[in-house]
Amino acid sequence: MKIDPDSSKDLSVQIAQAIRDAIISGSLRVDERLPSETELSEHFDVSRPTVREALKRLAAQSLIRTQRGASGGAFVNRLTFQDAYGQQITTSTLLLSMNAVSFETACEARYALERACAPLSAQRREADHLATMRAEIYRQGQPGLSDEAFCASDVAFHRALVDGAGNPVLSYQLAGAVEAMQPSMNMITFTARSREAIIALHTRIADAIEANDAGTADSALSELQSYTAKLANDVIAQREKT
Amino acid sequence: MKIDPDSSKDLSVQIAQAIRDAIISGSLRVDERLPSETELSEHFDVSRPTVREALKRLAAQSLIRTQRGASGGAFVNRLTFQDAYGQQITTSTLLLSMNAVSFETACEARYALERACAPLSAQRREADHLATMRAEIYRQGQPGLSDEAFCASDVAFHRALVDGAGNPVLSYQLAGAVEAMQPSMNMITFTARSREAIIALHTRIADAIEANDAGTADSALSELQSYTAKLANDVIAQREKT
DNA sequence: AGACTTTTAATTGTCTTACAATTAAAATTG
DNA sequence: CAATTTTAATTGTAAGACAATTAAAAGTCT
Repeated sequence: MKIDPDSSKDLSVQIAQAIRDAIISGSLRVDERLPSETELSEHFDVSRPTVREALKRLAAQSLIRTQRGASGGAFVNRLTFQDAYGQQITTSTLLLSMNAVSFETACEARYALERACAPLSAQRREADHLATMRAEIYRQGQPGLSDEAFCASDVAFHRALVDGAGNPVLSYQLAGAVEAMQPSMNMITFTARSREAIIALHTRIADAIEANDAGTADSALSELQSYTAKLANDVIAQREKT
Repeated sequence: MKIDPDSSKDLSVQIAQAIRDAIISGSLRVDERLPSETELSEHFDVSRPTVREALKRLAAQSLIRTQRGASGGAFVNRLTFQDAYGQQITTSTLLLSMNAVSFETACEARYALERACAPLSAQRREADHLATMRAEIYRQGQPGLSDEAFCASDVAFHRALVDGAGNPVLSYQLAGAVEAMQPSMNMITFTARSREAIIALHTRIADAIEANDAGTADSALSELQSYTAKLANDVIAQREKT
């Protein structure tokens, strides 16, 4: 584990990269303890604060965790799906908000991915996935529900649909696409009538998933995509008018 | 922008979170300069090294960039698709390698997502996407190509397919799924015969995309998925025998 | 001997101070 | 006015100290 003495990059970047490489290549294994900060600073011939900056970079990516105390130190972290979800969502959300991605583009991506899950979900969904979907549909029909709460429930519904595919890698990939849409979705005002339409489509999707009917689920998702895009367009048109 | 004085978390974590929140909420805009490290340390009432650790955490997520010199400082970074790709790939690769995700699961996820792109790609692909696909197919047929190079070309082919959909959000989401498979794919030894079969399928896909024929592209991808899974299974079976 | 308490040592977290490197802007000079 | 030099602001790095935490070791009491 060495660093390039001729590099123009900051030392803490180089050290972080060296350790990251060691983790990715497997020469540092999960739960293995890294040398102490003092040892690392001697090894790389830098000061302890510099080593610490490097370690913080790695901690920010959930690559290591640190523990204080006698037998403490920095340990290689097992990246959990949960951690990865979180990072995906943060990154996706920022990416969309900072790059002026149109609602249509984000929406298309999201539904394309969801439709990829639907056939698998129709085949493998378990009772609890269906139960969650039904519960969220019920919640969406409650009067007095705020637009934010309606959106949140929408996300939960779609997550259950995706999780029904029983493929954690798919769930992880989709988490970003679905959750990152939420800020854009929150612009939309959901009238009673549009909620009704969405709930009807959700019900059709849930029914299809329950009946192992991939085709119907797909077409319902397709309609939902068009309808959502239309709602967003109306909001945009309304804004431009005023 | 404040931090909780009663929190049990490390100060640098709290400060990073406070700044992150300010960026996500939009109260710090892209390219806006943060206060200097000295000012931040006074504002949060902590030392400069602690502030620096917080800033390094944010830099690791590409949320800020720093510049030395008179009018330097830390600036809110515009998260580019390029940056996001990189993070996605690192995270996905580690996730798969650290969680003993089966080849089958990862493969299923990858092809499910790719098949979601295929119809869009068949509709919108441009000349350069087709050119890249054809070029990679040609490369894959070259004798003396190493297995790693064959895999890399395979990735490039599939990226061109995905990019053909003309949706950067989809491309970003798929980057992780496709590239993270590479380490697993590298286990596979591609014989002359298996390469031939893969190239034939790639050609069928490219032809279908060129002909705007989503259906054929989908079925070819489906076959490719089965074939890839079969190759992997053979490798695993072979290993268990010895 | 065994259970409980205290001490110790290792380690990370934080602070302080200082200096080096870099860079844009201001001041100086020809 | 252009080129050069100086200056000041800012991040990067270093060194050393102390606080907080924690597991293990040592000690103590029953």
